[in-house]
Amino acid sequence: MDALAGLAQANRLEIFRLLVQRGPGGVRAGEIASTLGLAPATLSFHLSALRHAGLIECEAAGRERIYRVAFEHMHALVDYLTENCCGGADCHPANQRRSA
Amino acid sequence: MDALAGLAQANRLEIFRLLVQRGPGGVRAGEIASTLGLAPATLSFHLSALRHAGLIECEAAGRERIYRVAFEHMHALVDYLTENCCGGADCHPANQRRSA
DNA sequence: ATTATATTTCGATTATTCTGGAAATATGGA
DNA sequence: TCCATATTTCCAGAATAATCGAAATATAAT
Repeated sequence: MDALAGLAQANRLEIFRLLVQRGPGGVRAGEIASTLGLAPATLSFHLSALRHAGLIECEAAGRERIYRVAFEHMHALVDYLTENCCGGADCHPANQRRSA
Repeated sequence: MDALAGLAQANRLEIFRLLVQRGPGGVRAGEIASTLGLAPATLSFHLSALRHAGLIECEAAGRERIYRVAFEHMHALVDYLTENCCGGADCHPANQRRSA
């Protein structure tokens, strides 16, 4: 639920998608701010929300901080949404698409 | 983004998950209200949000209304989250899990 | 037609979240 | 040490969202 709330805000969703697209290398906070045009305090607020939601991780590198997606958690979220779909039985065909 | 905002609220997430678990048969508004203990006006507010987000659909049946998950849209949302992951290249292993 | 049931809309209040300036913290370089 | 840069925390105001009583709407039953 925190994860969904994390992504429910336009700025946070943009941050998250930027990080998803950049992959494991991550992105510096400052670069996120300039890319998305956010004030430092505002960015920090949202990064904090995403971090508490478990959706992103942070690594210190000197005086910079590098943020990246927590990929495992991202997939857990995706699975959560379809959990116990249709009570497990006689499931709608569309829901078979992803079964492992 | 509307879809994520739709699921970002505790009551709405519970509604959605109830509908996911019940599957294509759907659930009457009144039953949702009594199951989750929501006032009629509050439930209606949230159902409306979920409907505008495209996450659920509504079918009239006499004076009752039956809500069900919009399964196609649910899957589109799930795909959206991982779209263009890692810029398409040198993707983190965890993201291969679901590739069709 | 009248009454009962199911649900939505309206409206006002309350609660929560977002925003960004300014100050604080932390690191690096001269 | 002193100054510059990167980021966060603090705080207060602004914006948005949630809640629910009451009224409205729609259908069904008698």
